[in-house]
Amino acid sequence: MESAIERIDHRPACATFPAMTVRTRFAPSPTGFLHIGGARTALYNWLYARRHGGSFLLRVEDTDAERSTAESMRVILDGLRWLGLDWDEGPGAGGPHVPYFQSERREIYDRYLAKLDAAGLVYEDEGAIRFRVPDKILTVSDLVCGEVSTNLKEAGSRRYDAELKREVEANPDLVIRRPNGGYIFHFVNVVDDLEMGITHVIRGEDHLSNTPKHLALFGALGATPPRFAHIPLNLNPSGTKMSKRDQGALIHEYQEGGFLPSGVANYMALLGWSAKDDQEIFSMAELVERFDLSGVNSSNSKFDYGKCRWVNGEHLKRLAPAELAGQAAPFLAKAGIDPADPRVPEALGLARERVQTLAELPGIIGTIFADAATYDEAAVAKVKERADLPQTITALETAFAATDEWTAEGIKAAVQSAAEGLGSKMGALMLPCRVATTGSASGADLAPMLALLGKEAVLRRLREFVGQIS
RNA sequence: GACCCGUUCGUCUAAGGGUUAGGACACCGCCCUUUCACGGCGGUAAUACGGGUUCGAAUCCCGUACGGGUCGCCA
Repeated sequence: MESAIERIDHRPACATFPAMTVRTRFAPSPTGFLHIGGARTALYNWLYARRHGGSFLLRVEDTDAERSTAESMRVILDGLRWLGLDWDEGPGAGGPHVPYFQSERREIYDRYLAKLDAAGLVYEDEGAIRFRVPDKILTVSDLVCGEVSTNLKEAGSRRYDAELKREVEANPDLVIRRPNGGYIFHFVNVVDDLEMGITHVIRGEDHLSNTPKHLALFGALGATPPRFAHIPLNLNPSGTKMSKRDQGALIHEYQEGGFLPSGVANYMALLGWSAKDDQEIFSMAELVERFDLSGVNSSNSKFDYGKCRWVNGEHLKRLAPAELAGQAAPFLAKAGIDPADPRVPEALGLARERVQTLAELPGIIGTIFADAATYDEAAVAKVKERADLPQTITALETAFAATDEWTAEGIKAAVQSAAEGLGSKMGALMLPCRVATTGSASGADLAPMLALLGKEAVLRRLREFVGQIS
C-alpha cells in the first residue's frame, strides 16, 4: 500500500519540525480599509498558527507617517476581530516584543543598522542609507511556489522607467533608511520578523519577487530566515487586481451586508486552498483542523461574489436558532422590527432557509410586523388578471372570519373551504391570498406567515386589498 | 522592456504517468410541494497551443501564447 510519507515533497510535513513552535504574523499598513486580500492573508496566518498550536501576532507597519491613519488602524482591527482572528501578541494584547507599532521601534532599527554598518554593508547616498546587496544567487525555498533564484546585483542594476518605457541604469543597493531618518519596509520587515521570532511568513505572491532582498538582509544580519509561503492572489471577476470599487473587496461591507464571519472566512479560505476532498463548508474549528500549506495552490483566483453568498447561506442554515436571533437582531432593528417581539423566533425559522445574508431577513418577514402590506405592482397586476378576483378575496375573508383556530392548520383548512365554495382548488387561491395579505407574489410558507400576522390583521388587509383593486 | 510566478468546465477546485477527467457555485430541465421556498434527481460545460519523453501525459521536459506579479527614498 502506498504511503503518503514516501512521497517526495518540497513542502515539509509538520512532523519534520516537532520542536519548532510556529509563530506567524499579519503585518498590515494602516493606510486604508481591511481588504479581502489582506484579510485572507491574515486568515491563512491565523489558521496556520492555530493549526500547529503556535502564536499569531499582529504588527503594525506604520513607517510611512504620511499615509498612516488612526482611523484606518481602527477599521483594520475591527475587521480582524469581527472575523474572529484573535492575536496573541500585538496592539491591545501586548507581548514580549512590545511595541508592535513600527513607528515606535526606532531604537531597535537603529541598533540593527549599526550592526550592518559595523560590517561595512551600508553606505550613505544623498542622505539615504543603502544596503549593499550581495553579488550572488539567492534561492527562496518557498512552501508553495518551490525554489526561486535571483541575483540581486544583476537584477537590480537595471530599472524599468515607466515614463521612458525602457530600462535605465540603476543602483542595485537597497535604500533602507530615508534621509529624514524613516526606515523602509524591506528593512523593518526583516528586522521585526527576526526580533519577533517569526517562523513562517505567509503573504501574497506579490512579495515573492521581494523575498531575495529579505534573504540578503537576513544573511547580512547573520540570521536564519523564516520559512516563506507565498499565496496566490485574489483577482476580481475581470482578472485584474481587486480594488476597493469591486464588489466584496472590503471586509466592513460584509459585516454591514449581513454576512457571518465564519461564512466569509470559509469562502476566503476556499480561494486558493482546498481540503482535497469534496467538502466546501467548514466551521472555523474545522478550518483550523483541516488547513495546511500543502493544500494551498499556486495559481491566482477570481473572486465570485455569488459563491461567497452561497457559502454564507450554508452557514446561516447551520446556525442554532438562538444564535441566528442574536446575529439577526441588528438587521431587524434597522428595518424597524423589534428583535424582542415574541413572534421573531418563529418568523426567523420561516425565513432562514431562503436567504443568504442576514440583511435579506427583513425583506421576507417584515410584512408580519408592518402595520399594512406594501403592495408590489407586478404581483398585484398578476392576480388582477383573474376575473374572479373580487369573489375570491371575499370568499377568503368569509372563511377566515369564521375560523376560530387561528393556526397554520386552521388557516389552511379555511382556504380549502373557500376553494370548495368557489368550486376551485386550494392551489388556485394561494397566490391571490398571498398577494392580498403580504403584498408580494413570493415569500415564506404562507399559512404560518398568516398565523403570525394575526387574524385581525389578515382580515383588515383583505379588505384593504379590495379597495386597492376596485 | 527585463526578471519571476502561473494556466483543468463561465467561476472555485480534485485527479502526484493508466479515471467514462470528479465535486461545488452559476445556468437549464424534471420531481417533490394544493402557495413560496428548501430539497432531490438529471443536463450543458474544461485539461491554452505546439513539440518532445513514455507502451501510456491534465500530470514530466522544452518552446509559444495568454494572464498575474516585481523592478520606489509605498507597504
